[in-house]
This record gives sequence, C-alpha cells and structure tokens, in this order.
Amino acid sequence: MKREDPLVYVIDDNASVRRALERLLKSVGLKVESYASGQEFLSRERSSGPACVVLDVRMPGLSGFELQEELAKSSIRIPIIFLTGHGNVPQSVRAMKAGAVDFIEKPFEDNILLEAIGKAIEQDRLERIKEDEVGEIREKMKTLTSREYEVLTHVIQGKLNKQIAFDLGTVEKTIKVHRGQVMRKMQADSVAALVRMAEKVGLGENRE
Amino acid sequence: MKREDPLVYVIDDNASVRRALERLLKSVGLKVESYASGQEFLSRERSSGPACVVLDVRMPGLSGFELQEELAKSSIRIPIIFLTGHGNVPQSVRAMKAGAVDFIEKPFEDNILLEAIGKAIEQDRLERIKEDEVGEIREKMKTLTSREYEVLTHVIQGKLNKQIAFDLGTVEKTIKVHRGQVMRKMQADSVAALVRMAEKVGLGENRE
DNA sequence: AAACTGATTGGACCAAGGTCCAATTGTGCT
DNA sequence: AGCACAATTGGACCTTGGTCCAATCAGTTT
Repeated sequence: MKREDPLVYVIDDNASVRRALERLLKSVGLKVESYASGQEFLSRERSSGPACVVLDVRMPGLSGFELQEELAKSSIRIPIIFLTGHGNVPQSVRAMKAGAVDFIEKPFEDNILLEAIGKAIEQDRLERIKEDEVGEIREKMKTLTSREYEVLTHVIQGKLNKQIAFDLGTVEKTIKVHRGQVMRKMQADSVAALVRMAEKVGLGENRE
Repeated sequence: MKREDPLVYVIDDNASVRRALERLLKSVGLKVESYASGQEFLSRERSSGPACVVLDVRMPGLSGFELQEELAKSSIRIPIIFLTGHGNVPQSVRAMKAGAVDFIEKPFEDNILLEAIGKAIEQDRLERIKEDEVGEIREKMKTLTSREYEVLTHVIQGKLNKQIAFDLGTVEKTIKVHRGQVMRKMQADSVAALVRMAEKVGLGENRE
C-alpha cells in the first residue's frame, strides 16, 4: 500500500497566478501540477493519490464550469475549488450544486485557500479508499461464472440453498457447490461478509 | 402509511413577501405555513410529511444562517432554500456548504423557486423514508436485552455460535437461544437480512 | 480431435444452526 | 416475600450448510 503525497492541480490561464499559487502551495509542502487550460489538464494522466483541483472560473477555451461538467461526465471524481476574480451568486451556487468544495473570490487570504485544499484532499482521500474497496470487490466478482453470480445474488438475500435451487431450476446439491465456489472466489468467510461486500458495490438496492 | 401532502414553510419578516409567496405556492397546489421569524418557526411543531423551508437571509432576530445553524444543531434535517435581496458570494457559499438546496436572489422567476422547491421536497421525502426505516430498526433493537444485543453484534460479523460463546464466556447452547430471540425480535428471517438492518443503522462501521 | 472450463449431480459425512421442553439462578420491582 | 424477566444450560432432534472424491455432459479453445 503506497500512500502517495497529496497533489494539487492548479488550472489557470494566467501564468503569474499559477506561479504564485505554486509558490504558496509548495511552501506548505504540497505537490503541485499546473495547467494553463482545462484541455491540457484533461489530456494528462492523473495521479492515483489523493488530489484536488484549484480552478479558475473564467478561462479561454474550457471555462471552469465546463471543465467541471466534463469531469462529471467522465466520472472523474476529484474535489474542485473554484477561484474567481469577478464571481457572482448564481455562479457560486451553480458550482456548489455541482459538487464544488469551495468557491473563493480573489483576492483571498492564503489560509482560506489552504484550509479548503486541506478539506478537499481529505475528502478525496476517503473517497479513494472507498473506491479502492469497491474496485477490489468488483474484481473478485468478475471471476465468478454467470451461474455463480446468480447464486451469489440469491445468497445475499438470505435464501436457503433449496430455495435457490428451486429458483434456478436445479437441485440443492449443485447450489452447495456453487455457493462454496462463490465464497472461495469472493474470499468471504461468512454470509455476513458477503452481504457487506454486496452492499458496498450496491447489490442490495434490489428486491426483497 | 399515511402519505401526507408536501408542505412549504415560508419564513420571512416581510408580510407582503409572505403573502406573495403563499399565493405563488398555493397556486401550484402546495400547502404553505408562514412565519415572520425563525423563533416562531422553531417554537412550532413540524409536520411529519415531506417539507422544505423557504428562508429569507436577512431578518431581525435570527438571521437565515443562524436558523440554519439552529436546525443543524437540533438535528432537524429539512431542506432549506434561501432567498435574498442583497446576497453576495461568500454568503451563498456558506449557505450551500451548510447544506442548503438553493440560494436564490430576488427578484427571481417563479419557476426557479418552484423547481428548487420540487427538488427540496423530493429530497426530503426520500430522506424521511430512510429515516423511517432506520427508526423502525432502532425500535426493534430497543426490545433486545443487553445480552441479546451483544450476540447481535457478533452475529452480524459472521461469527460462529461457538466463537460467540467463547467471546462472551458462555456455551454454544446459550448463544443459540439468544440468537433465536434476536432473529425473532428483529423480525429477520435470515442473517443476510440482519446484516442489512445493521448496516442501515450504522452498526457495521466497526471492527472486522 | 483433444484439452479445458463450467454446470451438474451422487454419495458420504461432519459441522453448524435452530427449536421444543424443562429447569436453575440472580435481580429488580411490587 | 414473591413475581417477572433476563441469562443460562441440558437433552433430544431435525434442518442446513459445507466439503471431499468422483463422474457426466456441453460448449470452447487449441
């Protein structure tokens, strides 16, 4: 488990703003990567460690809002802190509704931004932990055959082997074998553990 | 299951604003209750049906923000839509961070407010459903004796009766009896169902 | 065609879960 | 003192879950 250092992506078309932000963030020990446009940011690989974006609202090309939308559309969840020179209420509300962590008007006090970044990074860290867990479970689930998957869905609903057998049109004996395979492949040592996994990946929101 | 009609609480110190809002909201079939101050609102009983608050930011006595804080402090979760005549960015950001559904500047188009209310009501409706479920589970849990509760916590971790017996310093036989009681009182027909209940009330965030 | 994988099933067996009836002990409340 | 309830345990018995070894059958891949 390599825990990477927090990383801040600064996206602003103004070079001197980028430099100033870099200086500020590096002064408190944060790693920084700067981009002059949303397109540039999107075209690069993103780190796998905890991170956040400090984003100028008004930029040529992709505006801050448009970038936010793009990220949402691509399911790239990363906390965003907006910076703006001439913001207004509707803009800030829109940004916050879309999930921004903060919306800060320039000029601002360094601590305001740093605190926001701290929260954003922490939020992202927790989010990534959760996503990693879910990812691992999904990986295990991929190793299940279709039949085993069917059995899994029944097991996590607390059904008895004989009921599952009836539902799937086979006999209890067969279900036992599949069930054993499911437990082994999912590395679950109890039905309780299996149910927890299913809940995490959203396999519980279905029928009773 | 009596599903009540949606209700909107209008809180504004200006009587003519209240009247105008009432007229608007009632015109689309919403029930409305108006209050001239936050204190007045707090002192009244709140409905058990889906609801939301339309709240003026600037008021004598409790400001909109202060009321929002009060509600949070008292764990009264109800969606809030702010209205403001002279709002600014920091205010709107603060409100949204604190969980407001929307922050709307006056004057506004009727549809903007109505849409926000629609979302707020729907959000509250879902929230209440979830809370009701959790409440029911907690009620059932209250009927458990302390010993039964201990057994429950072990069962939802997938432990075997003999392990539970060892942990609690008793014998397997006893655990079986308690376990049976737990299942009966919790109205769970399977361990899977029990685990799901535990997850809903947040009894799963503990040890492995 | 031969090797493989997935789905199935049988037999045998043991462990674990669950229930009914009955009984004992301790504690708090009337 | 006496009752009600919680906690405990025994015995008997049945149902379920789970595993090992072995085997059949249908597609797929090589």
